[in-house]
Amino acid sequence: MKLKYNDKENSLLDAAMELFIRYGYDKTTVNEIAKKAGISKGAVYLHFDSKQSIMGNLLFRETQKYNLRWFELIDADPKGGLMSGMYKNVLIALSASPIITASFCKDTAILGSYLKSVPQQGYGELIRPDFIKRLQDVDAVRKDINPSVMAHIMDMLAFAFSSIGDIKPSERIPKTDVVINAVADMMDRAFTPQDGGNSEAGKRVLHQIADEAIAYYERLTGQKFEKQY
Amino acid sequence: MKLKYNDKENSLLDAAMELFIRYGYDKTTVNEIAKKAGISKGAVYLHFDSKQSIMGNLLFRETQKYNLRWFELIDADPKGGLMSGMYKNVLIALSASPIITASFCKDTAILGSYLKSVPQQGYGELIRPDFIKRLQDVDAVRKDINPSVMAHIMDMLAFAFSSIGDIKPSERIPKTDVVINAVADMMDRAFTPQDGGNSEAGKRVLHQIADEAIAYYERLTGQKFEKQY
DNA sequence: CGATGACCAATTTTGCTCAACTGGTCATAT
DNA sequence: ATATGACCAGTTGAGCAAAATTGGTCATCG
Repeated sequence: MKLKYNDKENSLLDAAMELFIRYGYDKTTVNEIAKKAGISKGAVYLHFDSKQSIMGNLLFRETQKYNLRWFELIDADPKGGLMSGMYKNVLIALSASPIITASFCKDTAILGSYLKSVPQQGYGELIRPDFIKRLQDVDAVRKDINPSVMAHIMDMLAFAFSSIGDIKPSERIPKTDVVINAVADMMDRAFTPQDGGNSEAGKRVLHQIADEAIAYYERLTGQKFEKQY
Repeated sequence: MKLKYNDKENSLLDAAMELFIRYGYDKTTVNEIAKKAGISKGAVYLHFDSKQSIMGNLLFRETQKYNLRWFELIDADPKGGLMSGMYKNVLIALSASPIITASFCKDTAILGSYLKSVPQQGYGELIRPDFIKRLQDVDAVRKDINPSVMAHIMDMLAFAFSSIGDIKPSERIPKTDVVINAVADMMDRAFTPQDGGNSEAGKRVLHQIADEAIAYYERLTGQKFEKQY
């Protein structure tokens, strides 16, 4: 796991992502990834230990991107510090990243045997209860709501948002942005404090947590964090 | 499809339900159903045309039961006429019926090839937009919300409520009744009119719709409706 | 009569082989 | 130092035939 991958690694991960999403992990061969990235199969193993590790690093890199995108969406959103804004942007960032969506939903068609080899990859959780707790502490979220349960409901909504297509024909599903706004609206009514909530304080909490996370990963990887898109 | 099945038919459907839920449609044989119901395979075909028709009639019967259960839960619930009460009881009735849950979620492990033979079985919809519209008309639900989108969000929540176990380990899922109450609470805050909403009027709408539905099915089947549990 | 279970055609499963492919390695080349 | 692709052992999967099972029927029974 790295905070910064070099060009060759990035093009390998790009190629892998495209193929994994299109054909799934199992139907994609290391050779195809190598070819698509314009190098030989042997060279792949100079950068990654195994096929598994390609997927692992891909998910790690894309999670970084996802978090960064989310972070910037929130910063740019006036309601970004409230639960509704946080969550709305979770859904927006999620819809922009099929691989993160697949990982969150444990989509077997895409993740295939990778799921079996790395079983406890994430817990199907997008927003952590302790994060909600900190938002409550600064009046960005109602205090009379159980953070764990709230987090769970959000996981439910995100999961359904991504997977409802499995049970409902697409012509009966409202447009993505309409659904996102309606969900955000519902959250606003249900979770924002009566006085309107302190969005700026919420953003500050997020900044703190982001800084902590960056420090943690810099210590872990021994690399300096740097924005990447 | 019948509104009232005789004893033998009911015990066949009971046996089928137990086996379908335990082993799935494909892994359950007509012979097993017959044996479990205490009759021979040949006799099954005196009551039902085919295996498909067993599942079809089972779903029809269980849908009736589900609707009746839902209806009575709502009648007994002070908030039953509001969106929150309606929906809370949808989730309660749903958790009481694995086969209805499987049908709603298009669970291939249980429905198996039945899904392919009867493709457009339901639309993954539990509450219809026009029902919400009628609730709005009598002030049981806020009027500034799009009924179609609201219905869709409810489908999402019900789907996630039933399927979240696929992506989240059970020890990280709050207790069922806690989740149900939290969802109902959220709906209350988001969808109940400011003045508290007219729950009794909501119930009256439901009664009307129930009467219409009963009349429709009595005309369709030529049978008289009768409560069955 | 309603009910049975032997029976049937059709499908599915099983056990098997063999060729192709796969992830990963490494001697070799650049 | 970096990259290649032939190579290897292990796995997958297409193909096939035999065997078993299936949903559904019907002559027969009580």
